[in-house]
Amino acid sequence: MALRLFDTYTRSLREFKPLQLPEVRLYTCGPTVYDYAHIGNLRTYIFEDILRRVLEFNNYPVRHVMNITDVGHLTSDADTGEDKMEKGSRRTGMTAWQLAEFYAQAFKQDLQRLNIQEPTLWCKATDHIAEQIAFIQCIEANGYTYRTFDGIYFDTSRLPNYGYMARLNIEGLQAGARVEMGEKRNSTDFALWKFSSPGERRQMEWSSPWGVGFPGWHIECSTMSAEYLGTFFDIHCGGEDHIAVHHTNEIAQTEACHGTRLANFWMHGYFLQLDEQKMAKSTGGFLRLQTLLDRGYDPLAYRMFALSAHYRAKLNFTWESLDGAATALNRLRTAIYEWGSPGDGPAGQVDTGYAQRFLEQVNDDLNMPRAMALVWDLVKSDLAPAVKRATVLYFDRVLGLSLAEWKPVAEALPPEVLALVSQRQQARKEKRYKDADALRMQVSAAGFEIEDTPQGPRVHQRK
RNA sequence: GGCGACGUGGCCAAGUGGUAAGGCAAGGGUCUGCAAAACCCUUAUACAUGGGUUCGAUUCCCAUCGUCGCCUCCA
Repeated sequence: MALRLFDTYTRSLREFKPLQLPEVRLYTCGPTVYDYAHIGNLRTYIFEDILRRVLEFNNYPVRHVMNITDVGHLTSDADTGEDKMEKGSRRTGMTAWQLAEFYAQAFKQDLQRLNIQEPTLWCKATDHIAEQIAFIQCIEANGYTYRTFDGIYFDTSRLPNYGYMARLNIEGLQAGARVEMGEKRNSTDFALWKFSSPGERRQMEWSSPWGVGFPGWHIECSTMSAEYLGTFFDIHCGGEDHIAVHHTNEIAQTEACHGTRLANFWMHGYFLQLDEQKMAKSTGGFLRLQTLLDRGYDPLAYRMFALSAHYRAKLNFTWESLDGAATALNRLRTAIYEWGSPGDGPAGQVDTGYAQRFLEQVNDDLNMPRAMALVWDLVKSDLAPAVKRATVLYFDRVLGLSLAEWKPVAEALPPEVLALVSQRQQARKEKRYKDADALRMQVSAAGFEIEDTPQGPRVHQRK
């Protein structure tokens, strides 16, 4: 079963073939670390994680590089825009460098909680300033740059193919007249190097052949991907919002310097929406993974939720649907746990029929909704429990739900709750059911639920 | 203004030129002192609207309405 992936560049499904084994080379655009990631951001990283796992499921070793954008960029294209890192620095009292480190760590913690595999290599923009300068010099030597009062710009009119991937209608963009031009020659031109403003004291600035300043946003990805993966590698990923600007400009830079379109496949994850709206701080809806945890959700319930939609379709977040994912995940975990109980005989073999169908679904442009439907089909099948268990755990290499590790946890209970529970047991034993019910109410008021099982009462914190 | 996407039962969401996966919710049952959990069963005249093409459209085309995204830092 061939692996087929949707390539934004050609706007078509293409069979994936590695350019150069032994490794598949994958670059995924990472976060700008001036604030926490929200669950919309994280949806894209889950998509990329699934992609990587599917590649590995197809027995391709993957060299995966992710950048961390820790250089401050302007909040708008206008010269007056504020720098996000500098702004964040003022907001938090940390230096820009501390700020970057802090949010990078928070980001990595989110990935870990979601079972997202770490990239083979992390790279930071500020660790590659010299390389970025060299890259800009390469573009400059080939005649694609010009200088304005505030920076070195890329002249997009020199590139006949500019904007191909995004299918940009350049004239239409100009008709919009919503772009601050400054001294730019074309509305689509963008900064390669920005000068520090006269008199401004930036925390992050470097000297360059053109003057003191900092690199433009797009250059870091072209530079670092070339550095670690070569100038034409297998797959480059990011969010759908990157198609029109960021990735378009990465391609332009790389074409200007190396003559390649950077990656053989361009793949984009679509947005999570909150009440049919884009999730962004500016519109008020900003849910962090931690927000979900604070509400008592398992982080993997969010991963389960993300698996319910295709990566190339918008996904609408509601608490009701997250509840559904959480319930479904727990049912799946419980089933698998019970299939693995001692006394079920020898470890099962993976069922080849289901394995084949699963491969077909994930290889069909990562159709996780279909793959999950197959999982439920398997769960309800008549196969031996040990076989079901082995098969689902085999699928979990792609799903990443840590199904093998899960087991019911005994929660630590406050002593007073414990006392109430044991009093209730006593009351039940003596058939004083009214008292027992009253005690249940008290426990409930303390935020805990009692479940009576043949092994005795099980108490857990109410979500 | 330009470009693009989407509109499937209460919620989330697949999919196909021959009337539609899956999960959750809901209803009933088993179990339970009562519950919960679990398990079993069941349900719903669900494919935005109006045209067109076709033997036949939810699936193709056009229009309308609605929603959303990108064009500016953005997953």
